[in-house]
Amino acid sequence: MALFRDVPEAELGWTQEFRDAQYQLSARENLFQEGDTAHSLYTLFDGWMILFKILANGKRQILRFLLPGDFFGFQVNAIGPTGGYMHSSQALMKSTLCAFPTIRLQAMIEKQPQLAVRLAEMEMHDMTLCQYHLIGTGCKNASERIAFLMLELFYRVRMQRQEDYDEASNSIIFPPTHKDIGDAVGLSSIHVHRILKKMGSKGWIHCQSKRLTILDEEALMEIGQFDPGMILTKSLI
Amino acid sequence: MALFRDVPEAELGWTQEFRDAQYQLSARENLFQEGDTAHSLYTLFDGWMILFKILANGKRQILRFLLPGDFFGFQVNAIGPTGGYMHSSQALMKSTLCAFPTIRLQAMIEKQPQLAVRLAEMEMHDMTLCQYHLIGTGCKNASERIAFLMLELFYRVRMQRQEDYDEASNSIIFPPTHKDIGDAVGLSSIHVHRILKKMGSKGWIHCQSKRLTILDEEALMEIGQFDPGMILTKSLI
DNA sequence: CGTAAATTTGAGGTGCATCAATTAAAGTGG
DNA sequence: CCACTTTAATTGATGCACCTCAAATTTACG
Repeated sequence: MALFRDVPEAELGWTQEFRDAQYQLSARENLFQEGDTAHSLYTLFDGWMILFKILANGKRQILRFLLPGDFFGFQVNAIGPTGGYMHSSQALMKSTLCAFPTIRLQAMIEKQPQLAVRLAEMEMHDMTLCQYHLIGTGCKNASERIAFLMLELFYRVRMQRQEDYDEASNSIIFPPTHKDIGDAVGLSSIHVHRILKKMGSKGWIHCQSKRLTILDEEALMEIGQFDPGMILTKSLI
Repeated sequence: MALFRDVPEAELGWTQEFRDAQYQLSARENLFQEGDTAHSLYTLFDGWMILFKILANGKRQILRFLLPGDFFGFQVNAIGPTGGYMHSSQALMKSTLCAFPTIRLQAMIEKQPQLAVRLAEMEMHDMTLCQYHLIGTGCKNASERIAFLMLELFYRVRMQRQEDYDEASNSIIFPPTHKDIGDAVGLSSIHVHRILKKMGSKGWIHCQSKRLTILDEEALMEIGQFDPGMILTKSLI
């Protein structure tokens, strides 16, 4: 688990507990719902997930796509005014993840305070992505937002999950639907489809049957105003 | 400085240095620009500031409004792919702030690791706000976004800066222009004006000459889908 | 293999942007 | 404190990017 990268193995002492805390989710199954009390932190081992919030008007905002290796559910950020989670979580495909009780993390932080440094680093990485998404919905048009999102997810998969990346075709597994993409960047699924079609006809991408192929990375980076450097995790100390 | 809340006074040892590191900014003066190398962290003592990013197409996204007591410029989150700041900072009115060298913070974290806990807490608070803004630009219409922003800033001032809040009139100092509001919530200044006029005529708010009066908090909370609890800082341990 | 979900396409509508031009306010220097 | 200059607020007219509705087709999945 990325969070415990620098903690000595002996300090963890969870060899047995480890397997007990593994979960399996099928496609479109929810892990927790907005309002649920937060007892656990999670690391996604396998699959794709989303964190999202449903508004009173029925609209859904996807706050984060989770890829294998990603850490989430951290209490403070995740918890809203009511004391429960401020957002829901759902698997986009069959997924496996590992849970860790929040209360034990708190105890571990007191013993191993450098854990808090890792936590701050990870939180800042997420923050950077969140800001870039805000910039997208605030300032960019449909093509620009979609180009950015596709590249972001493409790079993240390629970086942290090489077995899901096919070098020959420059493609990755890509479970999000048009509706998912739209709810992430603030567009209707219909408009997402029209933009993807346009990008396909221009020979930039090929996005079909849960697979995304990047055909013209240059063009996409240009219009999406994307720089791979911005999704790299930076070190605090 | 909120960051050093729990650090023993003796550990800080900066009584003399303290005043040397104070800055004065006049209205619309920039503190740092996107791309500048990050040497310092800042706490805003007095005034209002914004953190923002200018895109290639000339549009500006305001990422954060800074009020007295707010901490910002923290390296990891602030730093983009190039190694410099990923955003610029500007004073909206005459402001005073205090700078603290990044390198010294890093040294202090190694000695006082609970500083990292505070850092993570503060980062998560900002993250929550950023997510709510993303939800706004992604899912809400003009009135809903503006109602939310006005309430957010109103509550933040009232909570952390009582001398800027006038209880008799239920109003606060409010330096942002229509353009600032628009660049924060993804609208043109012209449309912001039309919405504010509508809200004025409905007797919800009064927003003129750098002062914001909330006349119907209920109505604003309803349409903005705002809950005061969501801007409270939560504790990690 | 049957049913639900996602994609696809067209037509029509609208919320907000853009352009343009006037008035008011705020900042600046003498 | 006042003339001057700049910046912000204000208002109307026009346009378009994207949304919504609707219905057909394809794909996914138990």
